[in-house]
Amino acid sequence: MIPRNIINLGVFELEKEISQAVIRRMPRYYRYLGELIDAGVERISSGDLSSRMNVTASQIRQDLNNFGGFGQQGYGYNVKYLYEEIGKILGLCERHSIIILGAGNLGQALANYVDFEKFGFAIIALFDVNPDLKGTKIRGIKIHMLEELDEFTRSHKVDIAALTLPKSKADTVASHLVSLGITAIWNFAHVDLELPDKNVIVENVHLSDSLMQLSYNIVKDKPYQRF
Amino acid sequence: MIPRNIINLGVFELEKEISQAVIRRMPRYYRYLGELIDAGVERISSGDLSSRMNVTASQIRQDLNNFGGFGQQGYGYNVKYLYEEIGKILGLCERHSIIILGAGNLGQALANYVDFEKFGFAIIALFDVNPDLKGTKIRGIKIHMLEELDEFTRSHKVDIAALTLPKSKADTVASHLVSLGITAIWNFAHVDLELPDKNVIVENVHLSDSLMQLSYNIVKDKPYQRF
DNA sequence: TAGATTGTTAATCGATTAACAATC
DNA sequence: TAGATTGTTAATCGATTAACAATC
Repeated sequence: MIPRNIINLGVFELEKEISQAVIRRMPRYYRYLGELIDAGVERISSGDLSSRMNVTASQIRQDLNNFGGFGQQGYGYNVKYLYEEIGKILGLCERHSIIILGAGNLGQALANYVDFEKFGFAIIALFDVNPDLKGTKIRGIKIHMLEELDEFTRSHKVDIAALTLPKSKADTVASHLVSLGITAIWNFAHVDLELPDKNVIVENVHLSDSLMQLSYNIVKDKPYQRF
Repeated sequence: MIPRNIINLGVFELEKEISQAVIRRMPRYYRYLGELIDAGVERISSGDLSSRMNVTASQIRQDLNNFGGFGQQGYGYNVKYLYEEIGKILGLCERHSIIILGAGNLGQALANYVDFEKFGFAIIALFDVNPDLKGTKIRGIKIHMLEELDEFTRSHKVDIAALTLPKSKADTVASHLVSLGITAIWNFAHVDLELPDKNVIVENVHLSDSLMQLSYNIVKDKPYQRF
């Protein structure tokens, strides 16, 4: 039983903070390995994987070795084993319950997204202020009124709160969630949350930012009038 | 009239490829500057902005100076001017038309998202294979059948195609879009697209990857059974 | 054993931060 | 002018790539 970012160096255990650059790539490895399993591939070398994924073999080996030696010299990696180990590293073997704050289009879209369950994420409730939605269900998941939130968090274990509400309400709701003991927020609101507790984990999905990046890449070579 | 990633060095013009790390930060600057405008702030120094944004003042100045000198010694930056210049850099002054492929929950959520218009992005049509949706409108935007796509692209200028469809269909549709002359894809499908043309600009929004990153940060300090 | 491929160290490259002269 | 703050160069830090000994 060792924490997943502690590398055992014989007698010593050295805690290493793994860079977010590495973490960002792990789900992608996981995805490709899943596809290899579906394709019936049993083993793969870092070289093979690197040409499929357009990254260097060096990077793959370095990334994986942050967490341990999962391969075997002269053989490569067992696809299924590596897939499972990355799953464990990413916490996909544990069940994570999610509540969605804001049952608008995006909130409902997330609630309808079945694939999350495959990875251990279960959406257990939505919340909104719109009384028309009261009692409505999305794929069997109930939409509650926001005032029921406190009671709900007392009676249910909530691991993640997804924020799919207007940015004007995001900060207030987020702070309230933190006061209720929520420690992880998946933020779709178009703001950087300002939270009372620095230990809360926030993962942002800023769709407008993403679209602007796309836009930049479209226009970058076109001339523009600066002055 | 100079391309936005060309720095004028007196006699010479040196084309510089600006790193994606910088580009990723530009929309965030833009967002904060927008908030400053709303708050009535007229000028700001890199130092002030850095403490608000939790980045170093050095980084802000370096980032901006990739595109030009927008500030003034002893004064700082004019908020409104800088906001507008970053908008130009990101291509937000030009109109970008978007079509959405896949009118499921996520596609409809995007179509309903009004804020994109503020930045010059206009969603002009959705496409789906589900005949029940034929002729339906989302916020006045018509849902077409997929077989009308070719005709539509011939009669309309399409700058961006958003892919909000199952991953099984993503590659086929994407390749077809490229063959129709689409050069920019905003991909929400849970795959890395394999496109015939390497010049096509792809911006990925992999929600599962994002959720897995969040999950990693939740579980990273917990022990786990590796073997 | 010979060949293949890892795990890991060393070298390189790029991005971030610090420092400061230029200048408003 | 004095103070403030930029633009930019130099120093540092971290991430990526290359190389190769270890080993299956």
